[in-house]
Amino acid sequence: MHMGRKLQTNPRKSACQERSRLTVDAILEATTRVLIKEGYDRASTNKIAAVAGVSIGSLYQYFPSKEALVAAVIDRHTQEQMRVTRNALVKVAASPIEVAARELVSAAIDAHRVNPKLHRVLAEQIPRVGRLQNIEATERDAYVLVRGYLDAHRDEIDFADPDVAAFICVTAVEALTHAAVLRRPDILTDEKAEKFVDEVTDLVVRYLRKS
Amino acid sequence: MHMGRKLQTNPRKSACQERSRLTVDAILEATTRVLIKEGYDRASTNKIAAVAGVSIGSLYQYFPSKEALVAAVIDRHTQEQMRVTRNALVKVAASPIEVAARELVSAAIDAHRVNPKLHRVLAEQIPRVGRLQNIEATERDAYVLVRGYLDAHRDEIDFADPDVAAFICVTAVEALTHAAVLRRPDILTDEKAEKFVDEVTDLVVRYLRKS
DNA sequence: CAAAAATGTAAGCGATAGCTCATAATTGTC
DNA sequence: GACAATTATGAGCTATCGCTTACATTTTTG
Repeated sequence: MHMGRKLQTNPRKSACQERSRLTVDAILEATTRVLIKEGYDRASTNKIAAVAGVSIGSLYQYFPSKEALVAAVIDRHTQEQMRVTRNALVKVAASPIEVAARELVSAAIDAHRVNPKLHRVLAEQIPRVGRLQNIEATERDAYVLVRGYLDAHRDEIDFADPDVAAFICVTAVEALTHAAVLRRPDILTDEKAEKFVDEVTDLVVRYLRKS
Repeated sequence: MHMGRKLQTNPRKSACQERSRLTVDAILEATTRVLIKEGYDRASTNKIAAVAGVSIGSLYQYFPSKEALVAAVIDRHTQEQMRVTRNALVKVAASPIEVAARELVSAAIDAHRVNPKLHRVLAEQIPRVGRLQNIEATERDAYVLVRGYLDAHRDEIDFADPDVAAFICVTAVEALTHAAVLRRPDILTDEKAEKFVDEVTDLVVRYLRKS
């Protein structure tokens, strides 16, 4: 029975016995592993079920489509990432920008270090169609939080459009940490990482600070 | 299961008669159009051939695989983009950073405005093809050029590691222009665009300049 | 324990994708 | 005009994919 070509990303049924919770966990675990190893295109639902040690039917009992399955993995990952960022922002809500920026840049790097291989696949390979736009949503969340901080610290800041300023800071820091973690690990070795944090912090602070 | 798929992205044969050059052009044209309209997954080689008004066999005479076909489109596009950037850099080679930065930020925006819809598809959906190589290579080219500029203007610059500085500038400007063009067109309206260029220029100049 | 509900299984369907190949049409050479 | 390259054609092969469905097993309920 097909209900049109509707994009259905909600779980088909929720696991209410312990047994099925284990099944769902195994499926998500396997999806993550297969995505990392094979990439999105080659990660077939049959293969994922096999890796999970579960029949293909069970997979489709909990996830109505491949997209829904991947969306669940994305959700898991982005929530973990957002947790890191949000914590950092709360922690520095009252700190001056010099301190806050440094802390947030560190947090951004940490956030990107939560399963970086998965992060790479999600960021680079997942088609941005349908419900799979959650990754951009995370960035938007971060953007709102940062804008709140900037509004609260207006007096320390060389006042431009706070909207544009928040956009610039979030986009720049996100891109820099992303690129550093995924493409320039040489910049983030133990002895160099701090230097990198210094530089990115400097970028943001000099841009924002009255001078 | 056999997964011995070879990554072959070189043209199968080169067009040496005028007739076949037209065919190749039509195929590339059609690929671009179909990619924009349908995205990578739904852009089937059969459909592309049909749109090009060419048989599927002809397509495979010049491109050994779908990946090779898309790679050719990527090449075309990135070359066009690099041309814009390189021109700008040559133009400001002798200018102080205030002037140079502004020009380069403008150039970056222009480069992203070369067929932005295609750029979006390539940036968002294509990384699974050819492993990002071509697009990352472009960024690496830009990075080398900028590093050359920074080396030549060492005396104007608050000296940090020039390698890291170039990485930060290129990554930040690329990400900001990319995000602005694709996700915040409201920031680039005729009356606001200049303000955005000012801001990004400021970001870079304040970061680099002795102060 | 028996009936009902929840969970699990896997063969296989329908669709479509990328791609091949035998063949035909066109062009270049003499 | 004859003959060989070159270029173009498209029916159809093979493979795989996402997903359904008919059925088996386990757990809960009463």
